[in-house]
Amino acid sequence: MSNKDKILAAASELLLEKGLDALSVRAISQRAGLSTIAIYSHFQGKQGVLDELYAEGFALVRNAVLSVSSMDDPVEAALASGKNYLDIALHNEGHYRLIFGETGGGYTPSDEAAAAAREAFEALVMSVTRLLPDESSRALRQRAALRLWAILHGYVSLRHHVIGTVLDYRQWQDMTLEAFRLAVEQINRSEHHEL
Amino acid sequence: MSNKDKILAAASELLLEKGLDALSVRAISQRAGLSTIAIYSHFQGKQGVLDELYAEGFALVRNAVLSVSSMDDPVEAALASGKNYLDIALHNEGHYRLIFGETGGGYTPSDEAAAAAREAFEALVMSVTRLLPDESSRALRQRAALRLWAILHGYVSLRHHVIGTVLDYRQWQDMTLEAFRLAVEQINRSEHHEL
DNA sequence: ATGGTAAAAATAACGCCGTTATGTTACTGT
DNA sequence: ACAGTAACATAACGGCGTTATTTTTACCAT
Repeated sequence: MSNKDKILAAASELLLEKGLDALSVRAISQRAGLSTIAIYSHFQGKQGVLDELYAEGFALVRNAVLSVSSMDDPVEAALASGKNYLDIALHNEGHYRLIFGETGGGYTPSDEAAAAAREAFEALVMSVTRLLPDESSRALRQRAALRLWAILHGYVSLRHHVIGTVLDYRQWQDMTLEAFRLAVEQINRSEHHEL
Repeated sequence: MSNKDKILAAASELLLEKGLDALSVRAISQRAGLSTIAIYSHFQGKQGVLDELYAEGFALVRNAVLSVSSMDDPVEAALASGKNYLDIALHNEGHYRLIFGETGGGYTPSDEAAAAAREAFEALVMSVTRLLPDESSRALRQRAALRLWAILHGYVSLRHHVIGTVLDYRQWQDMTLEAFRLAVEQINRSEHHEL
């Protein structure tokens, strides 16, 4: 295992165990058994490590969407990927906060990291295509994908917030998937409408 | 104008002009023409100042919802408050990122600040009540309020993200309000269903 | 095997950050 | 006039991301 991989592993573990705020250059390098300078030899500083974790996070999201591509019923497939999405947001809260964090300590993803985000979105657009008639324009599919993503992300984000603590997790999950289902069915029905 | 007010004004301006990352204790106190220690005399450090700005941000949201209470048609009132919400999120991006930021530099709101968040949510629950039949349970109203908030916040949050740059602002606003309208009408129609 | 060279490592420092210990000023009530 | 208190400044502490300098390591041609 190369030192570069050690650093990435240490960073990923820290993110999972102690959250985004614990991700300091010193903490990462200490856990990897190296000095801080290693992060500047193998990556472009902290930014470089965060870029890797960012891409890692969006790969999780992308897989959540793609893993249901074998299902026959488009609506059922969409619901299953919605459930996967919630599971990933729950079990990888650190990654999720990194990729959707509004302030992340001044972090803005690099071009490559942003490309990973767009790939995940593209996977969702492809998935949504199956809910719409074949002749649907790309703009229409994009809007449908954004709508579904906004619903899922909106619920996840509120859940991480003070307001989200009104309900326990199970109730929250049921409510989220129900709202998601309504939107999916609405999209699947609206063959001739704008969204 | 007291020194305490000077500090708050300086912090609010900095948040509006340069964003959350520029909100350092030194920057705030320098703009207020004071030394850093003033922030520890009048507030409980940076946390105290952020708590005030946090409450300020949720007061904006609360007013956005309440300002339409005089309208007659419940559906139209809901749509108007949705539009207000988007306007506020656009014009006060710093405040918005503070109150919904996932990582805010380790900031977690105090109990009083969290109370301001709950007040804003309560205003939304009251507003949603008008869309539902009188005998609706509190749980049902809460779920409807969360659903509408999740939609608005989901779109706003994606807009602040790399993914949101697919569309220009006007298109994005239209799309968001259209999705919001569909949800409002669905809630207004679903008099006997669970949400 | 040996010497030279380049990569990779550590040490120590710089300038930020939030915070605080210490000291100084200005005002209040007696 | 004097004590007490509140508000202020100066200077420092430890932690952060980063980098200049130095040392070690590894490899390759002779």
